[in-house]
Amino acid sequence: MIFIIFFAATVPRSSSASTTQPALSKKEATHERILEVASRALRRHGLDGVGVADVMKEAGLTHGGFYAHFESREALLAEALARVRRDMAAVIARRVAQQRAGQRSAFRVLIESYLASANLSAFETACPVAALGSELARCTQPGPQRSDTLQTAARDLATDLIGGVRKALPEAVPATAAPVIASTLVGALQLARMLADQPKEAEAVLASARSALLNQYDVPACGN
Amino acid sequence: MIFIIFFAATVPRSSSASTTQPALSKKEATHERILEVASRALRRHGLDGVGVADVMKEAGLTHGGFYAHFESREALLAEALARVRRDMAAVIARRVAQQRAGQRSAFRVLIESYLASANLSAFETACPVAALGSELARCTQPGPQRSDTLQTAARDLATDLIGGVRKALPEAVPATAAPVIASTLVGALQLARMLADQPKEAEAVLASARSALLNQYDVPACGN
DNA sequence: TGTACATCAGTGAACGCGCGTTCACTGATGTAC
DNA sequence: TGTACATCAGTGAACGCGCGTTCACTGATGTAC
Repeated sequence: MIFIIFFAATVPRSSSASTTQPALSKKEATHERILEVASRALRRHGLDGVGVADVMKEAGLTHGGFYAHFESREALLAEALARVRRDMAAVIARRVAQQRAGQRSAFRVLIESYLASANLSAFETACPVAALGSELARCTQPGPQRSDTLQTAARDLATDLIGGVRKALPEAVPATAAPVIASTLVGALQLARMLADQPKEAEAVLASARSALLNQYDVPACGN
Repeated sequence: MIFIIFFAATVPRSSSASTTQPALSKKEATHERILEVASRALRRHGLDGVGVADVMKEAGLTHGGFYAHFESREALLAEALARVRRDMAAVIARRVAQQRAGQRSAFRVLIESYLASANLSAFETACPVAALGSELARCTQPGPQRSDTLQTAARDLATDLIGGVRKALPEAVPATAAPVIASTLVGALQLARMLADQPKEAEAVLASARSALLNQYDVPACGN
């Protein structure tokens, strides 16, 4: 918080000007780089798999400087999850908007991209709820892994995913269908990944989910 | 393996005879107790949350004796996952069989028990795929967390869950629907748990999944 | 413009702690004769 | 039946290592005058 206020005042001097975003100070740029690395590590290696030293190394720094950017490892997780959330919302929104380019409905675009075969191994770029679901569910429970910041992150991710699905629903589908559709997406990606050593079975899970969701919700009614 | 062969020869002497199972030697009984504790810890705390010392302590032992029972921590995880798998298969089979007692279909019994509200916090006794899905998915991927034994456990759990659902399907439903139904179950329980601090929302996820699955698959066809 | 000083961003050594693993040892149980 | 010995199941201290965290220090950048 202190950093943000501080740099908000001093930022204008530095200007890479290659984007339309406000220019970042050197420290802010480093902060972003650490977060970027952490948000990828999070999805690839899980909550417990994000190590301070590893993240700093991959960001081209030494571990000692970490605490000038984050109060603790858990603070990093919280910020990284917030970033992951933002990214997920942006991806969903983009896909929903994509419908205009083709003849496919927003719903179909969302389902087909979420359950694309390429996502079987794309932990870093595919849905964070699928990548972290069971861990995020656990940290809402009382116990040693309990954490307010993580619980909030978990709730926000779930809410956003369901909300994103809701916005992509065809008009004829009631909004109450959003949670079950989101559930199917998350579960299908996880089950398919668990079957990674049997590509045919993994593909069958994705295909089963794709066709069931599209048949039931993307065509007028009662069709086959 | 050595232990099993050895005790298979020496078992007969000890006999608690309170069950119909073959009597266990003292060491076998201890081994079982450790596994029982570990299989619960696994679902409650995750793959990374199972500590040798904690498990032994909860089993009433000191940590030093652990390696007389298991070759390593990972061997414990593998055995505990095998036990979890057996338990899950037994629970599903029991619920499918339960249909005879009431007027509810096997399918309805399975769906309603899997998505029961009580399971929101029942990590230890509810579905292990929901409890561990994202972690098990990860350990099938190349990288530091990769492990043959864990990958096998993941694949077997996914296969068993899908197979269990398949056996509970009403006759009119094609077997290809099993994967998508299993996906919905797993995803719904996880999403609902992520919303633990908003009980109404959590309940809405479960309800959405329950009614969608039952409406679509448990009534003859095209009903509402 | 130039000099002296302050602050910044990051370095790298070190600390403490937890955890998986090892091992010498102990009391209890079983076996040989 | 009784004694001596072997083996078993479990104990508890200790080791090594990784990881989160701290901190004194450094070169670079910015500021005051």
